[in-house]
Amino acid sequence: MVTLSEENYLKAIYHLGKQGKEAVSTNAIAEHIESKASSVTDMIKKLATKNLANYIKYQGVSLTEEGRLAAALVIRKHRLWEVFLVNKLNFSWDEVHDIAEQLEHVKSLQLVNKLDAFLEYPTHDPHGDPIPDKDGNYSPIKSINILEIDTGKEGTLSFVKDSSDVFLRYLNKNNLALGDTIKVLDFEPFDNSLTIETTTKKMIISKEVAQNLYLSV
Amino acid sequence: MVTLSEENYLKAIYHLGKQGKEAVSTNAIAEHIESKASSVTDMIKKLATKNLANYIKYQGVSLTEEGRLAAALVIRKHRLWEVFLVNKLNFSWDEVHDIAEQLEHVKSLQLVNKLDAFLEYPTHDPHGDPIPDKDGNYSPIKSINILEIDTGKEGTLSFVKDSSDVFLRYLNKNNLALGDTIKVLDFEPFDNSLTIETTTKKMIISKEVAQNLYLSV
DNA sequence: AGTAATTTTTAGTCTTGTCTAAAAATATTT
DNA sequence: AAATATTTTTAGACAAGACTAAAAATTACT
Ligand SMILES: [Mn+2]
Ligand SMILES: [Mn+2]
Ligand SMILES: [Mn+2]
Ligand SMILES: [Mn+2]
Repeated sequence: MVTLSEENYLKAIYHLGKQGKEAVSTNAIAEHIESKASSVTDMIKKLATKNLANYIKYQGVSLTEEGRLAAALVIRKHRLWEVFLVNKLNFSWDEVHDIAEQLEHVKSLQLVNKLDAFLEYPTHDPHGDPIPDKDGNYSPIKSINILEIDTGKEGTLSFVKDSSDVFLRYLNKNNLALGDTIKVLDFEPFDNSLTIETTTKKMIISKEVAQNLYLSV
Repeated sequence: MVTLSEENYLKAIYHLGKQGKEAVSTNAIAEHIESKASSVTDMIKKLATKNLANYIKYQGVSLTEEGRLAAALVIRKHRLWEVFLVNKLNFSWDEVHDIAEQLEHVKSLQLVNKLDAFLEYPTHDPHGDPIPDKDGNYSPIKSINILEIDTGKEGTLSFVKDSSDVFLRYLNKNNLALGDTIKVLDFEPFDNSLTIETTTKKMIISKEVAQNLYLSV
């Protein structure tokens, strides 16, 4: 059995080291889950004895195949629940993360799969993050950062890297949502800001904002 | 903040003493939640200091108004999730309890209320149990046990007292479901069994079964 | 290479929730 | 009313998960 706390560590390792494949430092995990390095050491030892993680003292952790699958399942649940909350319960995309953090720990494979079917097998969550399938796989994101797009070209907003409520609310306020068509009008070298145009308006976005917007072209 | 464990104790006290209004014994709680009396004593002390329970040593526990409301909220969540699982995800009524035991602890008032709306404000869960409203109230059950019904009279199956999977599967096997019209044909004094008739068949049910079937007439 | 800074681990403590065994209180019999 | 049985509480221990402070290992710098 994988406990709630273990699941959170698995997720952290998964996210920090490319799907848990590369070694992650104790400190990085501690920072990510807002705990202390000593707590992390304790837990990764536990994950290692449970064969969920590969751990060599002082050399970081990565996930075993079993650990990777367990982590992907938690992420799958998290993202499916986010879809449910937004599409079925009419939550806004900036309100769902904390609730999904709780729902992702509910244990029932039948539940996940029935939820998946009920939602008609979504491939992405409300923030554009891909939803792993039952085997933990998903097709790599093909969207590119808006700063890589040539002036004059356009694309569809399909993924936001930062899905904190602060950033999402910035997007809400400025009427930017997933699925919007965005054209890059101008790049300003002085501060790396961009002038963009949507179907309804023209606006300037800062470098910080631009770094978090990904379009599919 | 009310922890998961506290919530389970609140529910137990609520269920064992008429909505937590009358005092419940330590042993009764221990048996109900499958733990030990000493653990119960510890927890009810904690509930008392948190003003959720009224506790006098050696004299059992009841719930304060605050405790009663907290318990009702957990039960509300449990039953709403059961409705969701059966009505939306197509689970069978004998499969939902354990999953609802997990979902009932998810903390978000917004979630409960949006779920309630999504389900179109159901008044009863898949086993006929009433769903408390936001204030913890529900109209008393007006259904009566099938053994109280006069021979020749009929009613609609609207509540099953035992909602263990074993019993529910017995009902499944015999094609008895909530909403079915059932007529009482005969009462057998020797073993208290009943001969009943549904729209599709005639059958004999034991006293044990009869005690758990409630009809509205 | 040798010292300093940083990271990681260990050692020991704490909280929550649980348990067993023993003591205390209450309830039931005789 | 005393003796016995049952229930409840207390005392002490344990596991999980987290923390602080100190020690050990690694990395960075001169
Ligand atoms: Mn999220
Ligand atoms: Mn997301
Ligand atoms: Mn139930
Ligand atoms: Mn129920």
